[in-house]
Amino acid sequence: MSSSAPSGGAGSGDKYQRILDAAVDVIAENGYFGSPVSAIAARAGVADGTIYLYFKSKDDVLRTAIDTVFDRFHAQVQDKFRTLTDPRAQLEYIAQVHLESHSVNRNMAIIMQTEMRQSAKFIAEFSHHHLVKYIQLVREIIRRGQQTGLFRADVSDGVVAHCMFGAIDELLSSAVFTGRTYDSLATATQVVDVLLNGITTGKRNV
Amino acid sequence: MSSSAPSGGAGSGDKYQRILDAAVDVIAENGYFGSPVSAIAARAGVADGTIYLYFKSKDDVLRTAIDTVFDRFHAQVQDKFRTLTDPRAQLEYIAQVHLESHSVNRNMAIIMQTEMRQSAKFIAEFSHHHLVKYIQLVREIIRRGQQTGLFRADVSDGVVAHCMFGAIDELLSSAVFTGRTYDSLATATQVVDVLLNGITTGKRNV
Amino acid sequence: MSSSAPSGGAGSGDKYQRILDAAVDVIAENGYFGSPVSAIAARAGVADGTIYLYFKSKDDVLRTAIDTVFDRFHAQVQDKFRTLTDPRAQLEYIAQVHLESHSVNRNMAIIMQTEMRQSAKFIAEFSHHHLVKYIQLVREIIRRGQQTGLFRADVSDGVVAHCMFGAIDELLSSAVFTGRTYDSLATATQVVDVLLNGITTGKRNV
Amino acid sequence: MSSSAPSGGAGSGDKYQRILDAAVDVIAENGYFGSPVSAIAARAGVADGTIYLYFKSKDDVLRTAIDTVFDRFHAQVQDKFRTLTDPRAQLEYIAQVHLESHSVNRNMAIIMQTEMRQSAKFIAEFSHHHLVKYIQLVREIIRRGQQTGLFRADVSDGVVAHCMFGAIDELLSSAVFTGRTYDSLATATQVVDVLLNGITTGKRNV
DNA sequence: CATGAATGAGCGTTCATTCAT
DNA sequence: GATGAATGAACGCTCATTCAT
Repeated sequence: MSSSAPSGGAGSGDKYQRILDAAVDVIAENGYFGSPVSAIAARAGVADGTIYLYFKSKDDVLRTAIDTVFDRFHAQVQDKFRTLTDPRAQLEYIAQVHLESHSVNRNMAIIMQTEMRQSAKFIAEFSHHHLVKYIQLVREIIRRGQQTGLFRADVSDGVVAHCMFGAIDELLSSAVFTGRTYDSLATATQVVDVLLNGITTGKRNV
Repeated sequence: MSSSAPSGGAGSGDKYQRILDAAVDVIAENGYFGSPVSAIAARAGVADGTIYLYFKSKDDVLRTAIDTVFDRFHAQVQDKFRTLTDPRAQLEYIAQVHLESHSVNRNMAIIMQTEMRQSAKFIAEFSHHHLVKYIQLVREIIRRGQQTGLFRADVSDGVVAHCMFGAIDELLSSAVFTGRTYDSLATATQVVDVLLNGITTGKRNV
Repeated sequence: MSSSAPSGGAGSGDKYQRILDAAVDVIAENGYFGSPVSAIAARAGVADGTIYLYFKSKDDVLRTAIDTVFDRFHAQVQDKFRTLTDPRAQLEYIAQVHLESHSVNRNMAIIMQTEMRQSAKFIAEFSHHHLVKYIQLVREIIRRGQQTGLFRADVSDGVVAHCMFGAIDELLSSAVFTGRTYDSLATATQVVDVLLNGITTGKRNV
Repeated sequence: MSSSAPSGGAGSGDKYQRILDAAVDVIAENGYFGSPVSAIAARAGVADGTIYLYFKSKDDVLRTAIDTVFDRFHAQVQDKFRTLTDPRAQLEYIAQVHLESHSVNRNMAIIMQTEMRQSAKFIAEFSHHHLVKYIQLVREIIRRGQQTGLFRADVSDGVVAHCMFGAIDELLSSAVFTGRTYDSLATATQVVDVLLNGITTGKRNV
């Protein structure tokens, strides 16, 4: 992790998290460039300078917040996949966790849909890294399904992985910006159903 | 439209478009916040102040550029659909035009993938409007396909529409960020194939 | 020169000089690090940002002010030396011009005695350059005097040059900081007299 | 002295000196304004706050360090002059000690040549006091030499004193800035030779 | 219409100093 | 005494916007 707390003390490490939370909230509301450090500090209830005791720069705060979410996501998935090995079930699990991020922390989800796609150099670079890791994860599942004959081998695993990520992300995005809510498990099931079976009528493999 | 060309004069209406083009190029290169109005003016070959004769603000320039693209897209689609009425063909056409935007104007595509997704506020107030219109378009096609029995009726048209938009947009996005290029017609065919038929092996409706 | 005026207009080029003068005055009074750009701008009667239309940075202002003085000094000396060729007379002329700088612009003289000796990287580098050029000038005069047998050859021209510069500079420095004033021609004559003839009693070459 | 050691305790009075030494080293390296108190504290191996137990302010640390050097210089000279009474020898001794300061503590010499000459205000109030004392010392020697007929009486003792101080200081300064080293005794001899005998050829008093 | 010099609010960041522990 | 986390004022600099020409 690229940031550091001044100490490991009991009641003080508190500020580190408060700053991260404040940053997510303020940035979700006003955008990265519309959020002065002073606003983040105020929301966190600390002085401006205090931010720099815990983070190297304004963008380090945002980066750290996003990194944390992705790290948790990958840890959670890795953990689950130790017992969940069916490719279809794995895809469904990923879809569900991805969609759940909305309810876990709506502001964080907003940031994922907005700031992470900014072209500002520092954001673009590390965002791309996270995305690639996610796509790799899905591609491997697809490939394994293709090898075992579960999935068609005549479509590119890359295209499918991007389709799946894009589909889920767009649903999430729409929910985030309209303020609508949904049942993430049910939606995940639907998305994966469409992905696996298509939308055309006719015989399908349930 | 929120901006106005001062007149239809010969060499002057020219500036309006030059500013828009310059803005797209400069912003695609450096991001909205990394692009001073002076840089856009320089690229357009006009004085800084001139921009304010044609647009209300820096924001207005970008907004107008984006509006224009969506207006063209919808006009183009509407025109085509007068003769192209098969839902599957219509979906394929939309996918293709969407994917083609990359080669039509790469910088504009970059902007769509990045600057259009600024802060939640901006999106809510402006960008989302365009996406909703796009989604509506697809939903109607889906619904018509469902009514004619061509598409399954047991999946939400909204979910399917978002899946399709998301899938295509993500492919486009990936191409934009990696700098890769692709055959938009072939890719469109693949995406729609996945969407229509799914990725599971078994009997399919070609 | 490392700075640029926005235009060559008549009444506007005025600001360039006003900023330089204000900077010299403010910095002489409070030191470079004790002089916010805003103070310089205020003294010059312009907005803070205006400074950056004429100079690249705060230190560019100081650098330019100092460069200008040295450029003038060398031009003046070079001009004079076309007709003044006697080494002793040349040394006396340099001493006099150097000492006169006090009355030409006291604040500039203060800056020479203070800011130019700061170790702050950007100052140190270009200050050293100017000093070296001055010393070279004197060394060459000394060397020529030694070759023609006018000056002793058993003392290093470098040591003598530094002695002369140091002696004059210290007199100037003292006058600047005590606020005392002096007759620069008379003082120059004295210094060069000491340098040429020493202070010991005994036969001297007048 | 404007600062105070908290006590004469064994391991603690130690910190006072460590802070002074650290300050000299760090400031010589990075300049006064490039040296945060935290950097000085780190170099001294104490906490930031500890500095304020021994000194009133950052400024006070530097001032104290400089004061100490001058106090030592005057004590050393005074001591020597009890047995060394010849004006020429005295001048030579002063020149030598002054020039030696380079090798005694190079970083302190750097500070004398740079940070000691801050803003006009600082100089006027603090540094100038030390220079005046030095100049007085030399003036008295010169005056005594003039009274005993050893030195010419037709040049101002003040001018000569400033010349001598300036000459030496400039040589030292040059050595500091170029990083060159020299034999301080030999150089002192040369400087005093020039001062006493001048550089013009002709009969001289050895 | 067009210009571009001028403005000044606003930004990210640093750092001397304080004070609860 | 000693610590170092916390403060917040202050800084250099940028840039969207205006307006006299």
